[in-house]
Amino acid sequence: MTTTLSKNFEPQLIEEQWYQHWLTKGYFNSKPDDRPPFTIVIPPPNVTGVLHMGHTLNETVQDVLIRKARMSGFNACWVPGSDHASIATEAKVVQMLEAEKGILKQDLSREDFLAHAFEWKEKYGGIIYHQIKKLGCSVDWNRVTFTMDDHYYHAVIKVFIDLYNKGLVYRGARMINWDPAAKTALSDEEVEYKDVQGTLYYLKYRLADDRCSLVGQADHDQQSTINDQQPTTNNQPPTTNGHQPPIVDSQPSTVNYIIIATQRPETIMGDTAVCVNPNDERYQHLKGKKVMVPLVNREVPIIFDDYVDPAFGTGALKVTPAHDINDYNLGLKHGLPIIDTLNEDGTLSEAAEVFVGLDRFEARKKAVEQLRLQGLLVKEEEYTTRLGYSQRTNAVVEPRISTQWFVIMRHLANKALEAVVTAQVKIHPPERFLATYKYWLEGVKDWCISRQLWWGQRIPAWYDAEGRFVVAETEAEAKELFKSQFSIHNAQLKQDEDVFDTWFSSWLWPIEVFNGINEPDNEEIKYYYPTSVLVTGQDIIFFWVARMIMAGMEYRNEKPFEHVYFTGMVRDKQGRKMSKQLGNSPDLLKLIDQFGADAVRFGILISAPAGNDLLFDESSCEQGRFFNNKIWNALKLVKMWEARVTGAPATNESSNLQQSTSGTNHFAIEWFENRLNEVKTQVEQQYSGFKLSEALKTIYSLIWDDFCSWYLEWVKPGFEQPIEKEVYEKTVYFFESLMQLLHPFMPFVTEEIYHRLSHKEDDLCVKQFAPPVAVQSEILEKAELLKQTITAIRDARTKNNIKPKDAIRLHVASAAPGKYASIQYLISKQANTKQITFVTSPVPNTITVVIGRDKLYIETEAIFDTSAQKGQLLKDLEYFKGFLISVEKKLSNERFVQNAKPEVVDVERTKKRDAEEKIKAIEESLSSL
RNA sequence: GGGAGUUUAGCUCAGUUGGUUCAGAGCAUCUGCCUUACAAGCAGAGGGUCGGCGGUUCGAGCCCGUCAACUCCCACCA
Repeated sequence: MTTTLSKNFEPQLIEEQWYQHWLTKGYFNSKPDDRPPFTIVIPPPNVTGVLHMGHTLNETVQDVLIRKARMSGFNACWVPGSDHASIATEAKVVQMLEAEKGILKQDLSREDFLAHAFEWKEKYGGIIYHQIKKLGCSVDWNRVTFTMDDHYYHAVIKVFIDLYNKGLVYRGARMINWDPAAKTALSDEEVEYKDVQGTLYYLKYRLADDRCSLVGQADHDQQSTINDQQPTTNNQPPTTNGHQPPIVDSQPSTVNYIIIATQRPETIMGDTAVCVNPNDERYQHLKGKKVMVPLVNREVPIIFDDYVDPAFGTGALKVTPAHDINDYNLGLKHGLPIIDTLNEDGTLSEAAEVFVGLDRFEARKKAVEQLRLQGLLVKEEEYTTRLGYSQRTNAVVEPRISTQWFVIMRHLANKALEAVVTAQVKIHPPERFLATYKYWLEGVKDWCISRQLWWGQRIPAWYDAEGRFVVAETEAEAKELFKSQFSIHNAQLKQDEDVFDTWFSSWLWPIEVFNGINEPDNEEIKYYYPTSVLVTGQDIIFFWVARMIMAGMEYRNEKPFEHVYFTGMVRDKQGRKMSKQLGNSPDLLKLIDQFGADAVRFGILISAPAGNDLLFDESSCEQGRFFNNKIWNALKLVKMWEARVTGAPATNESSNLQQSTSGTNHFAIEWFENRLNEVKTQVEQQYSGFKLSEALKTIYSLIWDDFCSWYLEWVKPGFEQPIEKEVYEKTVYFFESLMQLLHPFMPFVTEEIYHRLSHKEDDLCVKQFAPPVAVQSEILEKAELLKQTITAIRDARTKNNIKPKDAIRLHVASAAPGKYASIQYLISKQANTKQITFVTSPVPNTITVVIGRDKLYIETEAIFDTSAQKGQLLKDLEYFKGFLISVEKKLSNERFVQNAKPEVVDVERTKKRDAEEKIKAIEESLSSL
């Protein structure tokens, strides 16, 4: 290959080409075979989404792991796919239909809507896959799975029916989280709580006249109660007309009212009681009394319950069982009626009697206004509260009583808990997440899985006109069940309109991508399951990770993955969450265009400490690009030598360097070989601890500092001088090894350089790592010394402005061979001298520690001119007594551990001649290097 | 209210059982250099009481106590 190399590395020219090459060769495709599997299932991104930096980090981490495994002899299988993301996608499609085609969802039939949704999915679903390719991810494209694929759809239905038959699923009216924007129920996990500034309104509720209470009683009979367990939308007949005359408190001095505090005056129409603490002295006289609900002038009882905190507000609480979980519970306890005053979309319902049709927040304003007019608003107070927001639509969530499907979690949670506690599933990093994981599972509540949407797996429940239902996959089966269960023949059945929560399909992901639900004994699931590692963000630990473990334990009786590796959240430079609104989330494709995929991978990984949030800045991608270029330039250097190689070819591959190789080069090669092996071992450890960013740093430094700055400089021949063949071949070999080490992180540039270094039949992508070689540490130490010497010479030259041709004599204080070298280093450092001393300085300041049978001797070669110097040295030695004890501990010499304190026996004055002899010896040993 | 985490150079972070390598790395800054692979580079420099205080120890960035600041998760106080 004699083409001239471009000045700088140009990733755009090669990335596409290599990715195609790898695909053509089928390197990423996996089938069960004799090798051990290494499996990763991608956390499926939303089908119509785009990859943000969080995905980029996750996919890069996964690709590094999978490529490493592929190069280490595993049958690496990375399954790609996407999630139908029920609520998010449906919201997008609804929005698109309205904006682009002027179609409203309610004007469409279910089938037509789904047709539009699939069309949308076809149109935008490919973007993500394109991005994954651009990033260089080595996924098996034959295995793309979508959570609404036929087999997947079927699996979800099958699991639901199975859970139902096991009694782990039920249908019932409960208080759930309602998203008024999407008009669907949500699970607890889909609600995000935020602190917001609200207002606490203090309102007067007038006491009802005793004589009126009978009237109130009559009203109650018309209202449903909680015990009916029915959805209660719009079934309250209006009791009184909505127009109220203003009530003037004519006797402020006498207590004919009770003041309650509320943040939600618009819900008072749903009040069915006022509650106070039974021990609250202030309200003892109210036992058995009733109050009038303002605005609607309805009579409700005063109830007494410990739940109320007398210290909060006025110690009196209005009870609105339909719109607050606490009130709901109170209502249950006291048998209160429920008046649901809200519609699905968050407007006020007929049951509210007033403000009907107004949005809840508008109604609040109106209510406050009215109450103020009527003199019932006592005061307003700023108040910080937590409001629940829908994760997907960001609408304020309404607690609402509604009939939904639920999964009973306790049984599943126990198994999932055990899987992690017994470390069948290993979490990285563990400390942080183990506690939250356990806590959540221990307190987990039933999971609301039905959604009032169309995009998703439709719930296979079938109802007859009487409201009886069965659970079955097909209508025919359902009819059979009606026959057997209710003895009804040819029932007219209607299928449930709702679909499942997205996570009710995602939780099967590691199983169903291998078709393991439908065919539990197929070859693939048996081979690939459990998967090796799951890489995901810590934000979906409950949504997804915990539930996958549940499903895995329930349906395979086996954990779904060996390891879970949690990546942190990607934030911008200022530490803000990446978001569209802020516009601080970079476009992945633009980044890749700008820096190249390798550089982007480098950039995101280098700044990603395990499990911690990372602050992403484009400058780290730039650093990656510089790195690419550095490697490219090293390639240019080595290619320049190619034509100048001299000497006979090596007799065989494994032969060591021939005699002809000069001493320095020989040493450099020996050193780098050891350094390479050292780093390989180190990186291996970092991989197993999932410390990828550290591993990358290690390799980065090996390439830049050790290879480019030291090794290449050492073996570099003079300008246009020949290079020894052995040196050249070794250099190419090192370069290739480095590319192999780096390949999982930066696949494109490494593959390119691998092929440019010499003609290859194979590809780096699948080149297997050689088994590790033991490191000869003494060579590394020797090299350190040499490097220090060279640095010292360089320093001396710079500082003293000495030209290269001028001779300079140096003395390097000898590090005594073996284990005491470092002790010497420390002591000399503390004594405020440098290890490297010029001959011109009077004496070498080295101290030797000799460990005798049961004593420590400390020797020095220093010659003292004054007693002050000696005193200083003695002081230093004293300082190190304790230190020496621990050295002994490290050498596991128990004698000294027990006897604790060694003594400085003597500090001898050595002969100057001896010192000079030592210097000579050192200089000789150096020149022989 | 409960729990967890973080705090080391201007920024982002390493720092294994306390003791060699303990005050580090990479960016950023500054100063020299277009030296023959590389200015997307090279050679240097400055910069930190390791959040505060106290304790244990011969010795603390590391262990203990305490305080402070920040972050996250969980929880039904209107």
